[in-house]
Parts: sequence; structure tokens; C-alpha cells
Amino acid sequence: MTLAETGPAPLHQRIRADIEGLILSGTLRPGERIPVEHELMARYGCARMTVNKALSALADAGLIERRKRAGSFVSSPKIHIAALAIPDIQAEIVGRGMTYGMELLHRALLPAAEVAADRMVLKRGGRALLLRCRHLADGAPFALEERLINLAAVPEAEGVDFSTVPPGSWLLSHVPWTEAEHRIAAIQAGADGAALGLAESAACLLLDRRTWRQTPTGPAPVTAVRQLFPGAMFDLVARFSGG
Amino acid sequence: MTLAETGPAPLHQRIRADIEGLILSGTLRPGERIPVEHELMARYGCARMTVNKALSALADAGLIERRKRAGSFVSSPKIHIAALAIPDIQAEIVGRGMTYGMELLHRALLPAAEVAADRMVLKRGGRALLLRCRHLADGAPFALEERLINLAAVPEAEGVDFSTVPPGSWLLSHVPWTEAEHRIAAIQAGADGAALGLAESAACLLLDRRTWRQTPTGPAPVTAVRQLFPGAMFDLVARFSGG
DNA sequence: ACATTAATAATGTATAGACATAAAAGGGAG
DNA sequence: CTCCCTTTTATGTCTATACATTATTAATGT
Repeated sequence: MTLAETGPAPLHQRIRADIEGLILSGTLRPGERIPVEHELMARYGCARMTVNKALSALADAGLIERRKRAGSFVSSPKIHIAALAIPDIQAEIVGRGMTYGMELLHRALLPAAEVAADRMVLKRGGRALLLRCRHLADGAPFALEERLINLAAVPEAEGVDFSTVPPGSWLLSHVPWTEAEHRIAAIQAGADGAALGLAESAACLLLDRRTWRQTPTGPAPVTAVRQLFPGAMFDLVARFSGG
Repeated sequence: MTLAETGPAPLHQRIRADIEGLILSGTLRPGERIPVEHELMARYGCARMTVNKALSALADAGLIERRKRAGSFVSSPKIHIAALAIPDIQAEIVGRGMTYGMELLHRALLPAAEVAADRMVLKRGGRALLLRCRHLADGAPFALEERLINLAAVPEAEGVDFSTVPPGSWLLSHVPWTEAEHRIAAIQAGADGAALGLAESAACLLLDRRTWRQTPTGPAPVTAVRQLFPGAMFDLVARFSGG
């Protein structure tokens, strides 16, 4: 068995790939019409459902728009660039081929009154767990994290030993979240610079994320994180896509 | 016709929505098994193809994983957060309800030798257009942009009057691109701060983007941009998704 | 006991046909 | 000419069936 042995792709995937190729290569330009289903049926010698599956997938992916009676048309590139926001710093570091380490700097239980309303809105009498930790990649500071966990939504968190388990990784695998709000900003390191080995004036990336989970009585806040990254750059490759 | 009149959704969408709801609400947790197709057929009183379409869509969306002989399982949340990188600053500003303005600060034709290889690799004898401009929102500086356009890939660009048309908007509507590479970083404003009305030490967001277009002889560079945003924050809301 | 082989249960792909739905195009009445 | 109605075309959904693929489980033969 050689590596080149990919095997033949299913027909609907081939049709999809063919058309995708035509669009990405510029042969079919935005606004142009794609052959109607019956034509593709004839061209590939298959049933309409097969063609339909391919075109539906392209439509789902946002590459084409389908209009009844009119046909299918290449959509103009609406760019939803993928990905930033690192949900799991441990996974990110390991994925970069470095060894991960963490230090728990601070841990406290806060009554609702002490939690800033702009970070998380808790019910009266609720409590939150405040964690402050430092992530290390190959021993060097990678990020500083301050996190609030709503103990009403995630009571199990109180018993977890977060001195070895990164809170983000633990939450990701234990709590389903349904909505998140992100903010990204550039700020000067200030007093936090020391923990990252930076000057106070050094520019940092600040990632602010709050997540909610769906409950019968509406969305309940799960966690709020603020992560500070030193000068680090995030590279991301995006492909043309309208989804 | 009232707004509430949504009409009944197609069955496969309803099935999909039902299961998605179970997952997002936490009733079905990551790793748990989803009823097999025959069970769903019975429950909804429909054909297997219909159930299959719903489950395939969920799998495409990354909410579930399907294994032959074993069944379908809720996947653990792999987060591909949507969107950052502002492809069209004009659209972004207008979308925020502000008035857009721009100033072309500099325009030059560069021979290939003068283009830094880390920004764009040009063929011998090729030329690039260098543009430097400032974007304004409601009259205030919004971003500083330095852009290179490969004239071999986009010869028409040489004749365009970029003193009124933002280069990003023009390129987006005239050149199909197929691949882009992004970088994001936080840096201190330095000498550029003045043009943005900032101190030299102020932290800025730097967005670096390079795009290619597919050609018969392989991908050809189209443009390389470097955009500097003052303290601005980008907000984005993401939903649970694995796509 | 162990390796090999067969049965089985689940998903994956595909077909041919049916009816529904939407929008464009055309035709006629006023 | 304009408005309204009908026709036509293309997509949207769904069914019932068939066979392919794959991994597990069970059976079998040494």
C-alpha cells in the first residue's frame, strides 16, 4: 500500500471538487451561472440527486447561490476569515511542537458582588472561581491568563486541581458552550509585563472571551477569560470561502 | 402576513435542528451516541435518506462524527472561531454606521528588486505598485495601510486612481483570490503613530495579509497589505461549531 | 488458545421517480 | 401600456430501494 493510493473519490465529491476548481481558478467568476442540474447529470452520467448533493454542498459552503427557476450562480467572495482566538492554549503549544507547562499564580473564590459586571453577570448569592495562571512553552512564558468560572453553571470546577490542568482545557472537555463573545486588542503590557518577561511599555495582544451555555431558563454565563500574549504573532491561512 | 409566519421547515432541517438542540443544550454530551438512522426513521416517520441528509449535514458542520458499524457520536467542540481580518476597510467603516474617507499618502512603481522578498516574491523584471494610504472614519484616523500590488498579476491596477478608490475595495471586486495568509500582531506605533494621532509608544494592532490567485502555472501573488489599527478593538461573536 | 474467516450492523453512495415551490417569461384583458 | 394570470423551468424535498464499505462480533478450524 503506497501513500499515493488515495482511491477514487465518490462522484458527488468529484463533481463538487470540479466546480470548486473552476471557481477558484477564476474560470467561473462571481455572478456567472453554473450549468443546470440536468446538464451536469448528462455530463457525469448520474442521477439528479447526486448532482444536487454536490451543488447543495457548494451552496452550504457559500461558494454558489441557488435560485429557483433561475439557476445556480457563483457567489461573490464574502470573506469570513477563519480562526483566531486560541481556545485551548495547551493544544496550541503542543500543536506547535513545543512542550507545555503551566503555573497557577492565584486562586480565589469570589462572591457575586466582587465580580465586575462587565466581565460576568452573576445571580445574587452566586459565586465565581477566579484563576490566574501563566502558560509556558518550552519553559518560556507564552501567555498570561485571568479567568472567572461561574460556579453556578459549573459547580464541579470547585473541586478541580487547576495547578496541573489548564482551566481552558478542562472547561473545553467538560462544559458544552453554545455562544462566545470575543474581543481582541493591542495594549501595553503594563504591570503584567513582568510575568511575561516584557517591559511595561511593550505591546501585547489581549484576547478577551466570554462564553455562555444554553439552559432552559436562557443562556447562563460559563466563563470569562482574559489572555495576554507577548509580541507573539498568530499566523493563519485562509481559503476563499463564503460560509 | 405576520412576521411570525415562518412556515414549516423541511423535515431534514427539523431533524438537524432537533439534534443540534440536544447537543447545544448539553442533553447530548461530547462522546455520547446519537440514535441510529433506523431509529430516527421510525421516530420521524420518514425515509433513511432524509435522516441521512440531516446527519450528514451535522457531520459536515462538525457537530457529530460518524463511524461505520459503530454509529454517530457527538464530537467534542473544536473551535474554529470566525472572522477577524478586515478585508475591506471601507465596508467595515460603513457597516459601523460611520462615514468613510481616505487619503492617498504615497504612490510609487517599484521594480522587482526593490520589493522585499518577505512581502512578495516577484519574477525578474516584474513590477509592483506601492500604495500608502490612511483610512478615516467620521474624519478621524481609522487605519494606516501600506500595500503592494503585483502588476504582473493585476496589470489594470496601474491605471486606477487610488486617491478616491480604496485599493482593498477595488481589488476585492476586481481580482479573484484563492488563498490568503494572515498575521496578526501587537506592536508599538513608532513613527507611524503620528499619522494615526497616537504616541510612539502606543500599542497598535498590526494586520498583515498576503493573497495569491490560482493560475495555470501555480499560485501567483496578488497583493500584500500591512494595516495598522490604533487601540481599536474588534468584537466578534462566535457560535459553537466544529466546521 | 490463536489466527482466520464469516456474519452483521451501521454508515456511505447512488438511482429513478414523484411532487412541491419559486421565480421568470410570456400572454391576454382591461 | 399595465396588471394579472398561466406556463415553464429550475431548484427543493422526499421516497423506496439497492449495493458498497467498514469495523465489530461471532464462528470456525487448526
